[in-house]
Amino acid sequence: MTLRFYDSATAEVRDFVPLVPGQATVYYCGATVQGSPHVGHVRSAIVFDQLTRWLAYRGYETVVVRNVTDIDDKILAKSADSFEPGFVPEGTYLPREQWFALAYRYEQEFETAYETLGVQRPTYEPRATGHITEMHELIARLIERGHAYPAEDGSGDVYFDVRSWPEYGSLTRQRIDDMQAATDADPRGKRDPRDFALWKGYKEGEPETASWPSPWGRGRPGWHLECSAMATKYLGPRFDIHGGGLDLRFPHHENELAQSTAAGDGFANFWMHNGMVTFEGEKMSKSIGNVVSPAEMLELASPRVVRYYLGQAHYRSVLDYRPTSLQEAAAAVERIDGFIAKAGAKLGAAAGGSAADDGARSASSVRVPDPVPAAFAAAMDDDLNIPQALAALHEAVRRGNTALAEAASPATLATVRATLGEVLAMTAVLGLDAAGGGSTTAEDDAADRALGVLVAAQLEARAEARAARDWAAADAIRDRLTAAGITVEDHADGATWSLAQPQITTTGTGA
RNA sequence: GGUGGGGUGGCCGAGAGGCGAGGCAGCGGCCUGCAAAGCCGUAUACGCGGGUUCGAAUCCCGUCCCCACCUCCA
Repeated sequence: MTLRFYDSATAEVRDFVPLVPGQATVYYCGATVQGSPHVGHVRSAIVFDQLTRWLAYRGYETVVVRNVTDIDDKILAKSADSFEPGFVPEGTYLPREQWFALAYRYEQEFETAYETLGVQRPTYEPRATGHITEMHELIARLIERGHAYPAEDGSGDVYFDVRSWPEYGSLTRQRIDDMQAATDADPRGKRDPRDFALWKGYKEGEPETASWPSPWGRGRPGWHLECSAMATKYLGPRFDIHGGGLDLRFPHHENELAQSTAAGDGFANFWMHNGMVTFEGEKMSKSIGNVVSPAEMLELASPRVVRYYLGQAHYRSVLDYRPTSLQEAAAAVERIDGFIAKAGAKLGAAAGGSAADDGARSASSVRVPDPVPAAFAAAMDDDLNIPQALAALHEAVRRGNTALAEAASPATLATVRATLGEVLAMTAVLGLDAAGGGSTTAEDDAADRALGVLVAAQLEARAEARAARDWAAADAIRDRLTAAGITVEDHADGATWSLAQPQITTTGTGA
């Protein structure tokens, strides 16, 4: 089966045919770093991370570019606010913070969130402020072709002329005349209220650091332009996939498409948009104040669980967050991890290893990429049908558990080994393995070893008590371990233990 | 007003003309000294009203409701 994706521009699922055989070039919109990330931003990154991983699994040499828009009206406004005499810091904002410092600080917050949740780093992550020259070149081309003009009011702004481009609106299939006029539309020097700024002339009072010389006077870039300039610089005038959140479709992506194609570039072959994250049915957004930050979710569940939760729905669906969401995700992840741990222990024991943990470790460090099951692959090929792919994953876990329950024989061990390989391959493609960073310190390792020895001693004592049919003593030991957050499971060939997942009890939004 | 996306069993969430995806929760059973975990089994599900068809959650007509975008937004 061939890879197929839903293309927002044509509103249909189409076969993915890369422009260059064997290669895939992807640009997806990252953050405008004007504040802390919320889980909606991270969902988007996870979606395109899944796409990237799948393209790579399918053998494409992928080049992924994700922008950082580090200058815009809001960044400047937030910074300006912070210097006001009566400024009271709100949320994560700080007093007296220069715009570039603010942008950089939030950029790093985004990076941390991406890193923790296992979003692979893009091939390159360009910043808008580093591409002013490229933007100037693009503006010049547009003016030359009659699709942009310097403002007629002497403001130093340069606008894109939407009426000069008959295809304007094609991405969202809207006609200019049907568009509702913005309530705060400031006509200024525009020929049409829908014309948008490519370049914004410097205004008195703005920081000089936020302005650059240009053929049209000092100023700064308008929103939209940076993506066109950077996508074409790093991926070429024509590339395979452009992605981003559904709310970026208009005006951001529409404007990108207009300015790039009007300048003569082919631009994106596919447009892919991920659905929004809602909070109990309402779109999560800063203006409503119902945002949940990655940090808040990570207080409630492990990175692996958060990654699973944010990545479990079909990417085009709305993902609704409610208090029980993470609990359900945690149960599913525990089921998967339970199998991985038990299968690893079984194989480790069969291979002559002693500690169950060693088995699990060696199993998870298997680096030879096993193939994923056909059903999983077919689901992913079909417009990244993650929910169906997860069904294949759970089906494999069940198969593996069944084999684990059978008496150890070469045949069942082979089944366990094969199934474990499949499960690990699937979790790797889903990016679950990467979540959490996995950076343990030597101190952690020492603590792990110490804990292992102590628990092993307890389990040994319990085994003796059980052998003597002293159930009270055996249960007392188990109760003590349970109280310490250690779950004990008995099996035919002995007991195993694991650290219980932290209980998810909080239900607040933290908005 | 324009443009899109939806309404699926207690919950989440796929599917898109014909074996009731999958997960969570529940119930029954197996396993267990008891548990836990696991396995097996278990549901007159497809907003409403018509129609097409041998057969519709899936197609057609009508109708109600929800959401997103058209302003900054992942």
